[in-house]
Amino acid sequence: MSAMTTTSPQGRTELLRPDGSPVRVLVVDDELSITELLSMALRYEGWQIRSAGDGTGAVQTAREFRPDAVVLDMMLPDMDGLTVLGRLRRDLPDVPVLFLTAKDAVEDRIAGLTAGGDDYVTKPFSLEEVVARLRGLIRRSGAADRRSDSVLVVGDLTLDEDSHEVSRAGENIHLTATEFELLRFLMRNPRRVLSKAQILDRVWSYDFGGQANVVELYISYLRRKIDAGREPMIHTRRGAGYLIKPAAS
Amino acid sequence: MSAMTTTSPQGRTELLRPDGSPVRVLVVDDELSITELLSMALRYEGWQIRSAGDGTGAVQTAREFRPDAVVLDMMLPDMDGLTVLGRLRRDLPDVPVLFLTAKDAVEDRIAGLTAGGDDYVTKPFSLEEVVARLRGLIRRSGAADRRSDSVLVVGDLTLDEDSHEVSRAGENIHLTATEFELLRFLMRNPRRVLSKAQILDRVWSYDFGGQANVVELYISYLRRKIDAGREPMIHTRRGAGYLIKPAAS
DNA sequence: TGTGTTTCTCAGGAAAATCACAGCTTTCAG
DNA sequence: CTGAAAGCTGTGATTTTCCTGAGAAACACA
Repeated sequence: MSAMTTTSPQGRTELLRPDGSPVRVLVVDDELSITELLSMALRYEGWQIRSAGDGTGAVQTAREFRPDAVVLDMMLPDMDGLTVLGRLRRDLPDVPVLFLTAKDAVEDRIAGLTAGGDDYVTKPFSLEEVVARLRGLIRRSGAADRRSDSVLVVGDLTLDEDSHEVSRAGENIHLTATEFELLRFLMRNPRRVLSKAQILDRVWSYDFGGQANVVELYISYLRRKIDAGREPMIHTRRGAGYLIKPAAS
Repeated sequence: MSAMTTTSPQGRTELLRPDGSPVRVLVVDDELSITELLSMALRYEGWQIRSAGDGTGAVQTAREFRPDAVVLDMMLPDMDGLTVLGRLRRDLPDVPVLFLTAKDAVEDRIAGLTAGGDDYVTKPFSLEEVVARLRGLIRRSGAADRRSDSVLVVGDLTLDEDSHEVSRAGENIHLTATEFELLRFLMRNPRRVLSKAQILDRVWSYDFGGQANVVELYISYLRRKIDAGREPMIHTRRGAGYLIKPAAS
C-alpha cells in the first residue's frame, strides 16, 4: 500500500493513502493508558486508529481493519510478540511494524526483526519519536520516490529525518538526540506558537516527571547552535510559548 | 466532526458545523458558578451548551448530546479527570477536550494531555482565553484547510491566533499577552462598542480584584502600538466604552 | 573500567509584564 | 464659563517569566 503526502495551508504535512483516504494504524498494547495516549496522538496526525489489548484481538482487528502500519508491544499477556507478528504477517505480509519494547529487553531478538524494514522504540518513548518512526515506516513501505519528504525546511534551516542531519545556511550543525527532536517538533509546526506543555508532552517521554524548565534549557541550547550570531529563527512568545519561523520575515 | 465558519453581517465570525447547525459544547465542573459563567459566555458565541456537575453526569450527557467539544474540570467530586476522559473517549473518540486545572496543580499530572491535540487552561481563567482555546480545538478537530480562520482582519490590521503575530499595514507589532487578548476581543467584535465592564469580564480572569482603570491603561498601551502616528482605529465612546473599526470609514 | 557526552536540576539574575496610583486633560451639563 | 465626571498616561513597585552557568547524575562506548 503506497502513500502520498499533501501539505495543508497550515504548513503541516499529512500522510495520505493513494486514494486520498487517511492512513490506518493499529495500536497493540495491554496497558490501556498507552493505547489511549498513542491513539490520541496518532489521531491528531490525521490518521485512523484502532487499538487492541492482546495478540488475539490484534490479529482479529488487523484482519478486518487492514492497517497500513502496526504499533506492537512485544510484551502481551496472551502471546509472544513474535507469534503475533507471524500471524499478522500471514494476513498482511507487507505491513510495517513498529515494536515497543522495554528498555532492558534483549535487543538481539529485535535486531533480526528490524532487518525486514520494521523498526522499534523503547519504552518509555516520546510521542514525537513514535510518530516520526511511523511516518518513516509508512513512507518507505509505499512509493519509493518520496525521499524529499524526509527533509524539513524552514528558511535556510534544513533537517533531514532520515540521516538526522541539520544545517543552517549550508553549514552543518551537530545536535544531540533531544535537541534534534525538539527542533523537529518546532519545524513540523512552523510559525505556530507551541506552549511548553505541548513541547514537553510531545518531545519528552510520557513518564518524564521533571522540571518544566528543561524546555527552556533546550531552547537555550538550540539557540546557541542554530541562531548563534545569525538572524534568530527561534522566538519566545512570553506567557505563550515558542515558535520557529524563517529569519527573513 | 468538521466545522466551517460564516461571517455574519455584523462582522462577527461564527463557528458552525458542516450542516449549518450550531457547535455543541459540554461544560463539566462541580462549581455551579463556573458552569454558569462558562455557559453564558459560550452561548454568547452562538454555541449550544449543556453542562454537568460530575463525571457520571458528564458521560451520560455526552452520550446523548454528542458535543463537538468538552470543557472538563480535572477536579470532580466523583471521578478523577482522567477517568472521565477515558469514558468520554469511549463514546466520542475524537472529541477535543479543554481541561480546567488549578494553577498550582499544573505540574501535577497534566502530562500527555496536550499531546493528543487537547488543551488546558488554569483557573482562574479569562473567558476570552477559554473561548479562544475552544475555537482552536474545534477548528483543528475539523476540516484541516482553514488557515484563514486563525487570522482576524480589521482594515489593515491583522492578528494571527496561531503565531500570535499582529501587524498593521504590513508592519509587525509586538504585543504582550494581555494586550494581545484585549486586541483579539476588540477585533472579534469590530464596529461594536464594548463597555469597560464587558472588557474586564472577558479579558481579565474572573477573580480579578484590581482597579477598573486597567482597561483604560491597556487601551492606552494598544493605541501607542497600533494607532501611533496613524489614522486611529480604536475609538472611545465616552460613557459607553470602546470600539475598533477600519481607519478608512 | 574509564572517558567523554548528554541529560537534567538548581538557583541566581535579567528582563518583561502587570498593575496601582496620581496628576493631568478632555468632555459636557448647566 | 465652570465644575464634575470620565478618560488618559507617566512613574515606579511588584510579580512573573525567562535565560543560562555550574555541576551532578546517567549514559554510551571503547
